[in-house]
Amino acid sequence: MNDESLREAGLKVTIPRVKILEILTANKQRHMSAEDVYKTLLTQREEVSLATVYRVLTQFESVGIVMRHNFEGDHAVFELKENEHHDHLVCVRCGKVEEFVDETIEKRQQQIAKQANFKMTDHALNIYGLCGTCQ
Amino acid sequence: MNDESLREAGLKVTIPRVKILEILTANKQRHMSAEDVYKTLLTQREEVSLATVYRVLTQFESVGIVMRHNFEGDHAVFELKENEHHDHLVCVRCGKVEEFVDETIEKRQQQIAKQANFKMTDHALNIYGLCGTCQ
DNA sequence: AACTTAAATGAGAATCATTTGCATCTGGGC
DNA sequence: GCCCAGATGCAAATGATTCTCATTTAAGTT
Ligand SMILES: [Mn+2]
Ligand SMILES: [Mn+2]
Ligand SMILES: [Zn+2]
Ligand SMILES: [Zn+2]
Repeated sequence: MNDESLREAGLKVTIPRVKILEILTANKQRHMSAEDVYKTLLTQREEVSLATVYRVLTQFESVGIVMRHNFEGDHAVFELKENEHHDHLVCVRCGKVEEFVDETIEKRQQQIAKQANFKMTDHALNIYGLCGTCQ
Repeated sequence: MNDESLREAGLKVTIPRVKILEILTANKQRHMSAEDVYKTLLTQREEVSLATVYRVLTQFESVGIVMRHNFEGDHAVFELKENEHHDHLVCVRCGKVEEFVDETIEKRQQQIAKQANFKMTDHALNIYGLCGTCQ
């Protein structure tokens, strides 16, 4: 969540990385696309190129700082990984995303993976539907 | 699974649609990308453009003949929807996909959606990991 | 079987998100 | 301050998917 996490990950502490980390931290409740992060940088008069935003987010993902999601097929969204694991409810109309954790499901997944002889590294459960407002 | 399903869906019975339906039927066990379908058409000397493959697959999806998945962010894959609902185990190394259904999880999902006041229209549970061969 | 027309298709251009090549810049160790 | 691997900006390249538009075709109607 700060310069230290960058050093620990073996990444130089550069302006773009620090700024992007700040933005993600200030938006923990959201799921931001590269474009979202880029626009936020612009409003802060930060001179960071979109290409760098993509590069940094990808690096953050590979060192475990963020998690990438492909809720909709056309663009990825990211969120800080410090939050404990959780799954998502996605409104197919307004795009709203709610998070949840269900122990019963978590356990069953492990059993299913073991049964199929898969060594589970990750999983993603997305429930799509209409949120209260959109129904 | 045949011309009748096209008519029922209100779609004209055209060569491209029939051929694509045949290919999907002959590959029920797989999950095919638009490109996969297109290449298969080529090996059969069928003159169908890639644009049409995309159009047809999208139409098939909207009338419920196929289901679209976004396992990996960069391209979608499709499978006939006649098969009953199921979720997926995806090998992150070789791409192998296994299917499964778990009633416990299905039920919990409904409860979770109801609890969050979402009207669930669909859901996707993907368990990622290493398959037996790849471990 | 020929006539009619809305729907379907092919070919290629256009989009859009994401990636890359390359010249230039900079963080951090000495 | 010096050095250089790693980082960045910019623009061009990619790759999947969509769109435009001229041409063709399925299928209902004489
Ligand atoms: Mn989340
Ligand atoms: Mn499947
Ligand atoms: Zn909504
Ligand atoms: Zn495998």
